[in-house]
Amino acid sequence: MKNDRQTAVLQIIEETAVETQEQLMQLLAVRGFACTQATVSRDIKELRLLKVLSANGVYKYATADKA
Amino acid sequence: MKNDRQTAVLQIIEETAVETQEQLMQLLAVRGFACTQATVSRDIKELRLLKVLSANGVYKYATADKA
DNA sequence: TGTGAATAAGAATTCAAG
DNA sequence: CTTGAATTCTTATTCACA
Repeated sequence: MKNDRQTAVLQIIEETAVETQEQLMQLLAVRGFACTQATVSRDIKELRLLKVLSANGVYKYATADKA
Repeated sequence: MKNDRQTAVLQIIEETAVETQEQLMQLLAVRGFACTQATVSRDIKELRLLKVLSANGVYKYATADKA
């Protein structure tokens, strides 16, 4: 279900420095939410996630309030 | 000069809803800062700008504090 | 160090279709 | 309304060079 997957997305980016949607897709698969990059892109849009430059100079996804 | 151009970038995204680096490149050109997309990408990285989902559902660049 | 040209890499959207 | 496959679009990076 979409809602569960999006909740998982939020948990994942909290725990892990996710650099790409590909990576996020794989981490979702591990948790049992197999989907494609297109879906990840849509989830990110709906969740209004941002790709921010982290402290070590690498891009990673984050919630707006944490950016 | 890089600094002037980056200052212009900040002004531009303040005034205009810039959706892509291509668009930003063109707006910079108008102000006399001709450069390529590669340079715009680097400026955005250095300025730590974010591509956020605006109120009307369109992506646009913004500063971290405004996101 | 800063940049452009070209390319690779990444992400958004289109186009069915369930 | 949600998704995947394919595509298009966008952006980051590489590589050469001033």
